[in-house]
Amino acid sequence: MEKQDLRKIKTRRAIDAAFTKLIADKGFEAVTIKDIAEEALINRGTFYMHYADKDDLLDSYESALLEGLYEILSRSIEAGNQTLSIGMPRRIAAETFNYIDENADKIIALFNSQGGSRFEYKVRAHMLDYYRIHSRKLIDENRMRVGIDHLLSYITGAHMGLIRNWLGNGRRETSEELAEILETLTVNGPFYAAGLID
Amino acid sequence: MEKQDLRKIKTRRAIDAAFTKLIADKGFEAVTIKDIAEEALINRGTFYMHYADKDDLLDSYESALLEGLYEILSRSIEAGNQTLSIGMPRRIAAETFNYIDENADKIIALFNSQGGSRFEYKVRAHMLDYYRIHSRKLIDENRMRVGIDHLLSYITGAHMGLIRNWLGNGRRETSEELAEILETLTVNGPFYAAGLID
DNA sequence: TATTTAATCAACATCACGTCGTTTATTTTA
DNA sequence: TAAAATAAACGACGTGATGTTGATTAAATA
Repeated sequence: MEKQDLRKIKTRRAIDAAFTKLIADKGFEAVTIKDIAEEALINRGTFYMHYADKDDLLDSYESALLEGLYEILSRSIEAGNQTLSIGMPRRIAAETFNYIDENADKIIALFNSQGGSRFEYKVRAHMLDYYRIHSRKLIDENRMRVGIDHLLSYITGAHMGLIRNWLGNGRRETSEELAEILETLTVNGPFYAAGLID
Repeated sequence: MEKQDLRKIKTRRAIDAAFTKLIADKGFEAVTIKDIAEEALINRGTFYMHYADKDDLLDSYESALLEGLYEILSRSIEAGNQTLSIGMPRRIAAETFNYIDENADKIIALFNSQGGSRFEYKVRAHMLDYYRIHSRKLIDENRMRVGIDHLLSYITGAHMGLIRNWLGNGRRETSEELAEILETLTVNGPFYAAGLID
């Protein structure tokens, strides 16, 4: 890691803080560079010394968070043994939820940027990739009752929905509780979880 | 229905066509009023005689499509008997998918407006409302194994994911086939659908 | 302390926005 | 068919955000 000028670090932090606040207030689209500069107490021109534009700034946010997610997944996979133990997905889920919880302010800001968010899209794509790769090891294609794409898009969407709800409701459950809920829904299915079948 | 000036109809159609094309090309956010005017071969000022701004135009799109969805749901519910017949949700799903299929060009344009889309957000909210109301009739709260919010957000996200995937892959399955897939996944659960349990 | 380097400041051209008043063309109605 | 109504075109305007540039000031590093 290279040595960084203190001023650089300071303004970068100021920009980040301002951006997080503003994006939470009025959504990504509505935030202007001028807003950020004013909130961060820097000159507008200074912004352009650090980021090319608004999207570039958002990219840096997203990249950092996605990298964090990647790291958790690879760590979890290395730690667990490679065969499908019933507890493994649940442990991975719990660790992921922990990470989300720790970075909740930024993630919520990104999620809520004017309704649907492009960050959510990227996270979903990330999850989809991950599941696509690892499902090969676990699933026997001949035994599948629906196509792999249908399965993965269903699961991915479901998980995103659960997380979105969790974030939107103040994260009342612990990561472990949420992981258990997710397991019930995914392993036994929504109908079972609803008590409609036994 | 009031008599409409032909000129009014004509330019409205031109705006709509231009908008659909442009939104598919570069996404909602990137489209400017100037773009629309040029594509529609109208004066820029004329646009403002019909819509207040870009969002207003998008709203009109969304409203029309959402109204269509509402109609299907209410029609389906009236037609079927009120008790939970096992075939009813599947029939409703198939009819919904039919509607989506018929309006696919517009819906795809709205879904793909720069990654995550606000239209998707509205559709999800619409689904959530619907499920919340009708789940009360079907589900015995005492028998539930997860909270209602978790269940509904999971299901809603899952359905959206499946539909998104279907739209993104050229709608290879018929509405009936997709409804069957959805049923398998939701009633028996993703693990069963993946062949991991029997 | 001297030298780099970041940040400030002011100014600039560009572009999309939304609005307005006027003129032209088309549709409706009387 | 002529007159009245209305939609669209046209051109111009002020506004506000954008991204850039050059000169100056301030701070950090070696």
